[in-house]
Amino acid sequence: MQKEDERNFSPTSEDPQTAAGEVDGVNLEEIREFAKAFKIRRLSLGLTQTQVGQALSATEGPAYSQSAICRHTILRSHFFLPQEAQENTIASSLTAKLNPGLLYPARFEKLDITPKSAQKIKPVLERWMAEAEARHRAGMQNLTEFIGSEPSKKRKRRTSFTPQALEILNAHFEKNTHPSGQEMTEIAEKLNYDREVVRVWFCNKRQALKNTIKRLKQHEPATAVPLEPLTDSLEENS
Amino acid sequence: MQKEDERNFSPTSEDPQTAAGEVDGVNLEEIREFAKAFKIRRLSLGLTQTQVGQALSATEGPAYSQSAICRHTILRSHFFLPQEAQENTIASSLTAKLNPGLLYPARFEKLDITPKSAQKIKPVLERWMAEAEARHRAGMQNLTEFIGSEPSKKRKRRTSFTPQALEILNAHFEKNTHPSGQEMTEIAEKLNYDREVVRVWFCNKRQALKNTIKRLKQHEPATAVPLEPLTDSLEENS
DNA sequence: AGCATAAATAATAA
DNA sequence: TTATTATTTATGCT
Repeated sequence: MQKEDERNFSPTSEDPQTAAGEVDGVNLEEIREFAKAFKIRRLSLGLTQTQVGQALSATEGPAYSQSAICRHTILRSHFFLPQEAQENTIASSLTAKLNPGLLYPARFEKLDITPKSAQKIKPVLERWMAEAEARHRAGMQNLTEFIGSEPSKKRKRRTSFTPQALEILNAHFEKNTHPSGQEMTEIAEKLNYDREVVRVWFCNKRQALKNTIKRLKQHEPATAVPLEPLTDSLEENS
Repeated sequence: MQKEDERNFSPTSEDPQTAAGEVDGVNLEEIREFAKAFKIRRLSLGLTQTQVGQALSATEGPAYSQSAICRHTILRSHFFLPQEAQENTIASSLTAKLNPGLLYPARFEKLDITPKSAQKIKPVLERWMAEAEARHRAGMQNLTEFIGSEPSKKRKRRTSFTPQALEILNAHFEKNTHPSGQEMTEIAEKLNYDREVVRVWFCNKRQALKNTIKRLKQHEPATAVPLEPLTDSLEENS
């Protein structure tokens, strides 16, 4: 459509909006735009990557796993403008340092998926999404049927731990922030909670601790000594 | 299985698309639509509820926390059609059972926010979002500035090894699948990668080799002898 | 109304 | 393939 204007493409074209480039005859900007739009459309239907992946595997054959979707979507799933996007590309910073002037081509090739491959999968995703949207418009039943698994899984009710349970959990956490599966099972049994609930509790607890530490460090960077050991126990994962 | 008397509800409400209803002079359907659109617009800008909440608190005063956004957005954040939506409303199923014919009014009142309150906050959100979108169009800088906090905290990137690095790594691996910590440090330095990254690479490499061996053994279980030594060296992990 | 935090999702490492 | 971590969303409570 605008092939003839390509002569305008010069290394001085700093405008991020148009600094697209091509690789293997694939318009990277186009792919990027598509990925962005795809994500919005997916979210609008209230679907997860996993759901789309499963549904695609069913209708289009395997090779459309969550990872694959992610890898496509990530081409620019974060909706940043090109300038931002460049800094968040998957490509190794090493390569970027070696080829500071070849941002797009070099970085795209460093993605697990090549632009060529992306180009190939694009119509499949497009077709599928269009179909899904049509189903959605026709009624939720249709979409549900199309997807296979129900897209509206009810969220688990928020568990509320008793003070006693929390006391015990905290005691365990202080001794060990990373209890083994075995330990967690035991704790769960002792407290009569779901093992999964216990596991998540530890995840969130570690997260909370990490945040606390981070905050403390920011406020008094010079006197952070006392917390170091705990920090370490969170980092070292084995 | 509707055995209850539905006289409280409009008898002509066959079409779910228009079965909105009003409460306190507030058009619930309209609120719902707005919430849905708001979420899409928010996502399109790549903003989180938290970010919007913080930004709103700054420009409009407090009381626009993430929780509040959530509670507004959730009015129907999942974009289901009314029929579905009814079944997914936040209201307790208990209430639903008690008043099967009063779906909208009862359920909405069960939300922490009242329709009236929603109506009140709506223009504020609308105004803010319009402004945010305008900023976004004017360039990321503007939006970032408007939001205050940076919407894009960089995430650690997945390391991708260069072919050259891989060649060297593989060479080392062939000589020794279990390099000492010292050796790994040296390799990491030589290649200019994080030591940890190198360590993990060896872990995954051993794993891959193990799988390969396992597969080979399955195919020719009788002649697997030559590989035993390697397997052993993979096992002993200290 | 809003905090604290449980649950869910996406990304990454093991 | 499985675990963990990083982020986001949603909810119980008062």
